[in-house]
Amino acid sequence: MIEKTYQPADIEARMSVVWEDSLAFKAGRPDRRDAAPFTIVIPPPNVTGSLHMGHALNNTLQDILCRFERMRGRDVLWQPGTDHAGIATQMVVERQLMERQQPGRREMGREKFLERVWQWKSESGDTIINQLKRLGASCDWSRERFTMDEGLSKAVVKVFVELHRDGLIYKDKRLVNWDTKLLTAISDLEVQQTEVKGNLWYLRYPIEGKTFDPEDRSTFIVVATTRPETMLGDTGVAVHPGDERYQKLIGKSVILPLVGRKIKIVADEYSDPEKGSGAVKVTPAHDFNDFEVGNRHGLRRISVLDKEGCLDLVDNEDYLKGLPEGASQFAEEFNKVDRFVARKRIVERLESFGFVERIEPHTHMVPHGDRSNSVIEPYLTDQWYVDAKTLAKPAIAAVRSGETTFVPKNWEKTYFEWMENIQPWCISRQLWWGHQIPAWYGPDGKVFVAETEEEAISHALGYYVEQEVITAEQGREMALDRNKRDGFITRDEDVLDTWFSSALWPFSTLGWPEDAPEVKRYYPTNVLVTGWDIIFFWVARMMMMGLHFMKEAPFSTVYIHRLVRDEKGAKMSKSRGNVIDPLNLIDEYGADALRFALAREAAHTHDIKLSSQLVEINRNFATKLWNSCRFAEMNECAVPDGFEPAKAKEPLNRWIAHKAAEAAREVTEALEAHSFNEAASAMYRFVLNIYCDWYVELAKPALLGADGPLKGETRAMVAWARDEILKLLHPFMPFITEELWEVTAKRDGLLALAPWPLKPAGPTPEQLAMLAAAAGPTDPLISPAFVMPFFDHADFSDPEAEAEIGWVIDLVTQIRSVRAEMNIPPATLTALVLAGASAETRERAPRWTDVIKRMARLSDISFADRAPDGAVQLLVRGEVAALPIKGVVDVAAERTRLDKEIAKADADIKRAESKLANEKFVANAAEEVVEEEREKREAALARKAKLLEAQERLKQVS
RNA sequence: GGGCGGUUAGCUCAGCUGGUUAGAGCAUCUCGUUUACACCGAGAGGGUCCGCGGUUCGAAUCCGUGACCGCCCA
Repeated sequence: MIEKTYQPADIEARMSVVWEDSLAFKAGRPDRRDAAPFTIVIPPPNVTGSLHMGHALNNTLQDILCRFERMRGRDVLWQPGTDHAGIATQMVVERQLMERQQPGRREMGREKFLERVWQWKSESGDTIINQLKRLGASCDWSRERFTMDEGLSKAVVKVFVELHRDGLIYKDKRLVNWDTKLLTAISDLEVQQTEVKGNLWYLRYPIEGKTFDPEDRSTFIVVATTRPETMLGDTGVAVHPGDERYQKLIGKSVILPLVGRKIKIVADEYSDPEKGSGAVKVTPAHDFNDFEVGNRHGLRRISVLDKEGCLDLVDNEDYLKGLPEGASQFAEEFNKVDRFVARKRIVERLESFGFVERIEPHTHMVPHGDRSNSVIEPYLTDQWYVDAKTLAKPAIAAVRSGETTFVPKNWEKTYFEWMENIQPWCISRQLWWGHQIPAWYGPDGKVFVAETEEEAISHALGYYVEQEVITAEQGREMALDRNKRDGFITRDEDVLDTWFSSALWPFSTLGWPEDAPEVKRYYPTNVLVTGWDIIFFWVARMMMMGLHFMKEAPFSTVYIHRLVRDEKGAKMSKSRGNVIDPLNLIDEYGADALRFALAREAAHTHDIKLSSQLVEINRNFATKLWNSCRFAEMNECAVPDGFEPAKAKEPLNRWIAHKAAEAAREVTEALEAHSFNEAASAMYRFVLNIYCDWYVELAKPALLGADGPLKGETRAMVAWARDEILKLLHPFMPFITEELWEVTAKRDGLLALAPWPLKPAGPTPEQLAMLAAAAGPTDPLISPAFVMPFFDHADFSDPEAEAEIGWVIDLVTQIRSVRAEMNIPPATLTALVLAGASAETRERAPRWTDVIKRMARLSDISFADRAPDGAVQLLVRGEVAALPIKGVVDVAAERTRLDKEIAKADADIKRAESKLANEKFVANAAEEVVEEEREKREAALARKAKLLEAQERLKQVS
């Protein structure tokens, strides 16, 4: 029994349990042993996060594909899991400590702090998994992984060690993006350039050997800068080699104001003569471009800031080197002053000596950390890097060759653009939460990279014995006795960028580096579904790592979807307060409604503007479906054993069979092309506009009528079509369809595992060969459709049924329209006279008398040679249908209506004729297009003739 | 500055490799309780397909150009 009202919450809670208990989503089910695998790895959400609208869209799309392919007989693995999200999670826990006024991370120490993070993970780590389940995600939950679990950590270490061995990971001292708040390096991608209103300061640097005079321009050179405080670290001034103004100065030196350092004027193309004064100060230790300039000219790098972004001058040997007397006094005065305070004070000091020429307001881009939102400092440190340039090559080639394709294809351009200009990837982070870098340092700082500490120590001891730092005897002792080597080597404190471990996700989750059968079976994966915002962060890096370690690209298709925005199109953000919580929508309208809304909006080009109203509309659709199933139930509709829709006799039933097959084809093709919106819209239209509006209505007389073949077949077909709908809708609306599947008939199994209406066109020869090679004993009885070439392209097409039902629909529609137009109240039943009907119509009409009377509010249907006088005359598929409505018809109004119709017919005739009169059209256009045009003309001419006749008769009345 | 996307009904959007009478939902208006469903049904109105030029027998669709909006990278 179907409940009277559709209550998503009840159904969804129950179905989650049913699916869970039945292990329906488990990969490698025995009955699918011989089926082709279909794999998707989930973009792992942050373990301590909670479901937002982006997740809802992303996972809905993945689930649609997984459920679709599962029904098509594939062995589906949707690999779930979560990401440890280094910085984000560490920040959350640190904030929590602060709020609770507990000791901070540094006071706690690394070990204690990490314990604390794990504890937080265990408390809140299930939240998002449970939320994904509420959305209906059909992941194989038994395989859930976490980027920091044992297996994945092993993969991380192995990858690090191997890349290091191959020279693809190395340590380097260069400028990094330094977050002075989080006290860690971050990668280029984690830096957001934000427009900031600042100033351009024009500073006067006195030329060596001349007495500085603010009034005398020959005694100084003007440099423009947005960051005056970094001048303390200047080691050069650059001018453009072609800049005539400065030709004479190239090679000379200036004396750095306040500091007294003598620095050179160099010629470098980096300096833009159009910008500022055309001369720039060069601070290699605090600016990425200056770093390059410095390299080209052998300039010193002097770092004048500390980790927190304060001036670091006292005891700074680099800074103090070569400075005149009195420099230390200045150093002490400014030491440990914050960079922004220092900016102000240094400018003041420069001004007081006349070193500031002028100050211009200047808007420019300033780098900010995407997590801390503090200003990022280019900072000179030792960090670990991945040689991304080398790894990118195969990753570029794989997309070029089509081994991996992006959908939509335009994203490939973005991908290439970035990959071809890729910079070394800084992977070390000065954090605690993450995979600690497997590198150890000996007493002299030499690095030993190894998978374990044991291995590292053995390398180290071997090395130092050879170098005669320790004796062979000492080496042996230390190898045997842990206590003796305590402190001999120390591990690198840093951890890896979170994205380092996510880059391995498509194979690490399958069990790599162990020799797991899943790796062989499910790698490479089929589709990756993700938003465009993480193409660089994640997709590109998975491509690099996958190709390097597995020799195959990790996925054949990358489907990029758009972002979900609020109803006005603004990006959802906490600060804007416009965040829509998907769980609230699920609570109110059901997960199915939310999913269907997202699927229908998931077109390629636009971001999705989501409103609760949108979800409501789709909830209404679900209710409609629900009620249509109740209708079938009330009429005792059921599919008898052995029922074959193709053998239906009744035109109506043949018609719906055809329409259902057509819908199945549309949905299938759309899903194969990842056109989620088309697939969902096709179902929306089929269910509402075909099944509910017409089929069910037209079937009513048969269902309510006397028992017999007509009623029997109709009952069977109503149920059959309903089942087709449930199957086709299942990927989109899994809960309601599974529920209805269960309660509407006795079933062999879950809908989630039921066969898809349209069978795949059979395996390709390659797939057959692959399956044969995979061998293993196969039981033909349990072989899924996939293995047996099975071409099911039957569409039950039946032009006669199409014509007949089409006629009924047109007739009813037109009568309704004219009745509404003429304000005939529904209570007034009118008669219908089919005038001069063809033999076909005379034969057809009696079969539909009941239906037409019901739907068009008629009292009677009769035939006549010609329409009665004073009747409203409609043209239905070329024949006259007259409604004699004495006294009701407003003759003038009817005349106007006919005039309008005639004008329309005239326009059609004219359009067709002008085309046909065009010789070029007839000569160039495709034959069927020309033929179509001829038919249009004929039809319009016939229509006009009938309308003129009708008008003639109307004249006789008046 | 380089690149990408968009501009179609009041609103949100479909419209694919040129040929449709340019569609849908919402909103608006009219009508309605007929054996599923008011979370419903029937009907109606509503368009310079951003502008200009070109290709073509034919352009919302292809090309060029301009305007405006959004995003990414410097």
